[in-house]
Amino acid sequence: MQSPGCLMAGRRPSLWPVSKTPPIYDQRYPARQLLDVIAGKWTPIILYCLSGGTRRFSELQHQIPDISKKMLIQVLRRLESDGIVARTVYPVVPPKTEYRLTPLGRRIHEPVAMLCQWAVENEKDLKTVMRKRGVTAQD
Amino acid sequence: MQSPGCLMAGRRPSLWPVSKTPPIYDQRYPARQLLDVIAGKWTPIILYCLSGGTRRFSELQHQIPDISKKMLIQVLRRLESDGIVARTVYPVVPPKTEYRLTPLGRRIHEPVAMLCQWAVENEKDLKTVMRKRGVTAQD
DNA sequence: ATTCATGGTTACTTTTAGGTAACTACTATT
DNA sequence: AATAGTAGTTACCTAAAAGTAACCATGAAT
Repeated sequence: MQSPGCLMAGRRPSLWPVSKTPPIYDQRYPARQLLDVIAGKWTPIILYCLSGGTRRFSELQHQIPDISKKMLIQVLRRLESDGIVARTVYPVVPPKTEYRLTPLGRRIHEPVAMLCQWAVENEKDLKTVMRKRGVTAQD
Repeated sequence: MQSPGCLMAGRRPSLWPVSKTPPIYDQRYPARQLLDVIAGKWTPIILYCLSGGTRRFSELQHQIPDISKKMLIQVLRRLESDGIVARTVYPVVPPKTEYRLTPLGRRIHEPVAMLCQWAVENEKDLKTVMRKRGVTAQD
């Protein structure tokens, strides 16, 4: 997989890396855009949880115990404004809010799932890298 | 693709998200490890360039014109210490240094290539997201 | 004598991501 | 009367990532 189209926008598939003045590296590169959307510390795990179906705020909090309220809501709000997550508020008391993936969200979850699958299948390679970084995966 | 094994280490494939005390979100999740390695702003494009073969420092600089020397060398050094990139210095003057992917680096490039492929095939979905973010991909 | 290209290094600043803790409002339960 | 659970908000702080600009040594070409 080596075609120049991979990292760059489809508009100039033959200009780079061949061109003498390659296009500027910016947010037009699809792979960069994708990573900008999914690469946050909590984003993949939240997408993963929601890929299992609709979840209440507190359910997500319990499934991801290390996340703070602030980060959970911050990521959810960003995903919502990205059109990836839909939020439904039930006007009851105590409050009840549900989050679920939109159709677009389900598409965005695809590459996350691919990444997960590759990562599990190639855990040894990842462990090699982590070991070189001094991340001891004891326990 | 919904098995709990995807985001978490293979050791506890059935404990989460079923368990009442799910494992702590940390660097043991393979997908997280993978993203920690490939998700930097410049890392994917550098891996992509090197996937095309051995490159001199200046070649990389010209292929990625927006990157600063500092960032290029910083990422290359990190990839080198991760065992993903190999560096060969020729003791000539002017200096000549070559960078290439190691076998491990070629493996790590696989998911990057997958991401790239998905991103190009689903550019419309990505554009939808970027538009909602106000990133106008004019030109 | 000066400039260019090579492959860097260094110090400093800005920007972004992420984390902590306290606070809100409402109701039910003890 | 105090506490817990719900879904948040707010102000503040730290750490990491990224960017800027100047500097270095060398030798060849001008």
